[in-house]
Amino acid sequence: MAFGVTVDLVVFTIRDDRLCALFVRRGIPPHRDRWALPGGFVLEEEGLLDAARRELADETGLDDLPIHLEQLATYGDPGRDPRMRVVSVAYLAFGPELPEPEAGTDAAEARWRPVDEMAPHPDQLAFDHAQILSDGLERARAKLEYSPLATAFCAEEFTVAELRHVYEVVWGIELDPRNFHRKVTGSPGFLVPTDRRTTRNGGRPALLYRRGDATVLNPPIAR
Amino acid sequence: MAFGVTVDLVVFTIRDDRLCALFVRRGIPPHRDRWALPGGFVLEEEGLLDAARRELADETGLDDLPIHLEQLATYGDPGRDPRMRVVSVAYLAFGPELPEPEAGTDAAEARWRPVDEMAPHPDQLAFDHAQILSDGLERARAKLEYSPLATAFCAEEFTVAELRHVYEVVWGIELDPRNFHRKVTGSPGFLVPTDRRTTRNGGRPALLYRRGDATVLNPPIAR
DNA sequence: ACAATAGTGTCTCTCAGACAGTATCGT
DNA sequence: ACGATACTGTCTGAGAGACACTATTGT
Repeated sequence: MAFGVTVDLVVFTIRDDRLCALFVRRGIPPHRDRWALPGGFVLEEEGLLDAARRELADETGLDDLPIHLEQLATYGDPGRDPRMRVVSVAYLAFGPELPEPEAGTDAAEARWRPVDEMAPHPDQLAFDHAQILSDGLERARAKLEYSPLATAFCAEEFTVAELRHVYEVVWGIELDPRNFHRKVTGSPGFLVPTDRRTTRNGGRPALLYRRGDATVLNPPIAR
Repeated sequence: MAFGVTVDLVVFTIRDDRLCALFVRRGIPPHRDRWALPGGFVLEEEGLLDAARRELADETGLDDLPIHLEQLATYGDPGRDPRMRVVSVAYLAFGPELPEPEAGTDAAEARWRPVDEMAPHPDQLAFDHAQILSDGLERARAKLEYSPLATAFCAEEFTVAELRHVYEVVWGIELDPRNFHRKVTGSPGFLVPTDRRTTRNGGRPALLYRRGDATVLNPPIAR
């Protein structure tokens, strides 16, 4: 009845118009040289969320990232780790375009990889991490609809077009810019307009917004 | 780095027009004589879901219940159990009107209690079980909207009115019987009509339905 | 006959999607 | 001037809510 407890992280970001997740190449057995989700053991006096935060800071090399972290699910099949009985609490993280990660202590290599390159090849991933990735992806896609989660992929201040880009990349579809604009600006508490504009995407200057304090979108953003 | 791992269960059913959950009164310290969610330690070679099923069968005294079980969340704050470091994986269960439970092995008493009696008094519950109950309630209410979960509260065959009653009890509001009827019978894959009718609720005989194979309701049932 | 519940039809209002049209920048 | 993007207005069709109306039972 003594279990090891780990946290594993599905860290999503958007790079070059693609949804990417953070992976490490394992430097030690088991599954040596295969890709895995970043993670590690929970310490004796450490909460689960604290452990997730610590691992995230470790792997990205940055300390105070503007990152949304939430619990995804827990995986504990006997035999999922051949060394011992391990229960893994998976966390889901979202951030704006993040820097290339530093290689961690026991990882040979850490890199952003597009999820549409990894998800179709579950056998390239260590342990049950393909399942965790798949669950994380499904959760992320669903939460875009009814929560302001998409703003977690954006910088502090962002335009409506940048927000729309998040939806388009994560869902893999195109959205009508005009209807999208009406929908998100009309959703109470979703977006707070600033008094600044930007032309960084070309064309007419676009108003910059910040995330509002809404936790749920009503009505949802239809897919 | 050796953790105890338990499963805790939030088991919902509907009794006497009220949403009830299963509680046990603790017969041993800590939190002796307080109410707790049923649960127990995961065994050495046992999967998490298997452990939840086993505990559920234990506590209800029945073996092959028509019960929906899904993982809720995992709770692992240091100090949540004063005896040792314990990580608890909570599961959410739903069943039709279930029999009064047998007292389990190490529980002094097991009973159905209406959640609106328990939720407002978090201090009457052991450990962090008030939080778990609250999370389970929120999840259940949300899932009624967009999943066929409500059918898990009904018997194998049920009427539209019985299904509506589930929504009304869990959400604590009244719904228009006519619009509800149109909505659920028009939701593809939600309900499969049988060729039988019942008058058990009085009035004109109502057609009996079974759950369909839909896993998601589109459009959702509005609250 | 009457009460009670099941189920259908209809109206109205709102909202989502399609898309025309206008505004304001860089080049 | 022209291309590009931002934003607004308008039309239409689908669906939600309100509620009248009909159907079929038990008493």
